[in-house]
Amino acid sequence: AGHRENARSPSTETSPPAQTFDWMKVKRNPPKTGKAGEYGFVGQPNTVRTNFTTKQLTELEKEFHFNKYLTRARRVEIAASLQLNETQVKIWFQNRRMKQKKREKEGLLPISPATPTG
Amino acid sequence: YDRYGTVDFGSSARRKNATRETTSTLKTWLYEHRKNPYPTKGEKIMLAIITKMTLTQVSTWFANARRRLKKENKMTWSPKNKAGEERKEEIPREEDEYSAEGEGRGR
DNA sequence: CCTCTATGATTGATCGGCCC
DNA sequence: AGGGCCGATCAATCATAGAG
Repeated sequence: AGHRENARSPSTETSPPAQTFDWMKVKRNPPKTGKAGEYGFVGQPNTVRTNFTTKQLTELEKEFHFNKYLTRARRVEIAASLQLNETQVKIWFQNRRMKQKKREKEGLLPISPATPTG
Repeated sequence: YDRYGTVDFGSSARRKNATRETTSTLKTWLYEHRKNPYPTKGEKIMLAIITKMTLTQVSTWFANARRRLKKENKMTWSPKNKAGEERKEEIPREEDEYSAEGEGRGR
């Protein structure tokens, strides 16, 4: 389960300082969470990770305890109330669920019972 | 620690660097799969057992390794071993075709 | 003991796949 | 056709273990 990148290019490099593989060239699109009217043009990617404030995180967590999943309406409310994008709220919940799942799993088998390896 | 909110986790959550044995195993795997250093879940589990790390730790290790390697754009760990350190880690030569094209970010 | 670097962990956000 | 979710990963950063 992963990415399957494959780029074929008959280019003629002269002196490669180091081997460069396709996976090293994978670049992601910059975040489009541009806060219009903050520091950048509307539509211009922010290129920077949003830093959620403590208040925003607190509210989001509170909401998360209430529901693990958001409805469209709720999402709109929260986004407006916290001055966030609907997408940001959605993604936050997405990540939150994954985080919880990970925590549960980690808290179940951090202790290696034994190594049945010969 | 809860994100950058002042560390006050007087508990057993402190990060512990991996041992040489551990890093050796992971580095070997990474180098041997340098063409596609993305272990499957099963492989991660295997590595986790071998290195006695958790699955998450293995994933994190690979993510960090790939990222830091990519940043340097190199696939060789200089023998940072201290003077008089074991110098095994024989790099398996395999001068196949390494892709090194110009670019192409049509976007 | 303190300074600086290597490295593990965290997290907002992206990518591809799947479902409805 | 489109939107949301999952799982994996990226990318930037934090915080600390360790080297000197």
